[in-house]
Amino acid sequence: MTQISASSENPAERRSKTRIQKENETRILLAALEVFSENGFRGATLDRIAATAKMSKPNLLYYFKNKEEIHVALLTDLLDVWLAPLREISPHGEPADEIGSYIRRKLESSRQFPRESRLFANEMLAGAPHIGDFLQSELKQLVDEKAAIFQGWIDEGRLAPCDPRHLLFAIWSTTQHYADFSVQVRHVLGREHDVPAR
Amino acid sequence: MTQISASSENPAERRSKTRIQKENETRILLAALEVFSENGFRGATLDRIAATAKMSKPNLLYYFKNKEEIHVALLTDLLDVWLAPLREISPHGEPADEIGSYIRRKLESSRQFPRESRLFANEMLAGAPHIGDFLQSELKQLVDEKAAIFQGWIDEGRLAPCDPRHLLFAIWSTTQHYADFSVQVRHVLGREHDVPAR
DNA sequence: TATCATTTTTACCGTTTGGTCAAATCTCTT
DNA sequence: AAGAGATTTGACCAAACGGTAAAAATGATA
Repeated sequence: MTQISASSENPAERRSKTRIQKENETRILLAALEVFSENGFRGATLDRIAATAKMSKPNLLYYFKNKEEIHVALLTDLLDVWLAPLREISPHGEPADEIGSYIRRKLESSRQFPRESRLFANEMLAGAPHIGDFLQSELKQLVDEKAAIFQGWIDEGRLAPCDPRHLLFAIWSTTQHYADFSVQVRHVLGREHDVPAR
Repeated sequence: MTQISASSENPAERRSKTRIQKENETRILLAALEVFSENGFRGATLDRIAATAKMSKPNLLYYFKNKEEIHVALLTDLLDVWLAPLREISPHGEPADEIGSYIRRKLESSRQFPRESRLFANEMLAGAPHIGDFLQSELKQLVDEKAAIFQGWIDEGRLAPCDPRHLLFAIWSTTQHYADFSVQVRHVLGREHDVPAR
């Protein structure tokens, strides 16, 4: 009797992934990131994702059971990356250092993952239909925690009084702006003010 | 001989608009703003716009010849509103006053027109296919002009040294954030930190 | 190299989408 | 109240869409 390698379901649910499976899943997710980040969930089509991944549509649907599953997979991957810089803020450092390096981490993250940033922005604009729960629970909790750190610093007179939450909003918006509105940034700056690639 | 009232073309091209025409066009644009701002151009459908406007689809297409024409009409209306606050910055005022009241105007504009802000954001995320030219010409020119004012103040020692263009980016992003990411803001703040409506 | 599981393709299907057309209805003016 | 023009509707169309089924091709393994 041969060993049953899976529950005969979706390949994603098989015990261990084959080489081809791993390759194709990353190819699909990369293509999907490209398409979803530009047009949002509703504006993206499986045909375009498949074409971008250089794969037939049925083949694509062999790896992900539908459009939503691809989108959720992308968002799930994204959220960890997205919050990593914030998680690192420590109550034990110097306020200026902690906040300064947080801003630098966040900016670097936007520079490195502009499509992920746009994917997130698209989800926000659409009203966060897929990650509303995450925002209300996990993100809120993390923000509450870090806001308390900021407030502690303010109470100790080590940080200028401000609303910690709105400070975070300001950091998020300015850093993400360069990814989300990169077209505008490029057009407005023009050739003269090009930022050299690093 | 009866007077020819138009070139028998699109009703929009008739010499003067009827009462019904004016009413329906605004109804359509309002509905389209709702739908486009949430889902972007590709994600929006004429059926949803028509339904939101409580109008049949063929009726809607009697007033606008296709989906793109509605979108362009919205963007055109938007751009004037969008730039108005920036245009008002004067080289003759005090730097702190000028910049301070500019920020206040921009913030008020985002508060008053959140859907317009999201419409614009969606167009940016999609790569500005419909207003790329505008960004490169009109907006760039306006920014160049105002950046020169800021630079003048810096040279006179009346404004802390900074890159004027990136200062504008920071103002744009922080003010628009509250409209574009309002879901996130609401969820993160939660009931406890609700901003009272004014 | 034969076998079996995995992967890919071909041919579809029902629905949604952007858009057209001609007929029917309504509105305004005379 | 009639006529002309403006508006609305219903019936329709081709293409795009998300997704399925089954056969064909490929890959791994013994």
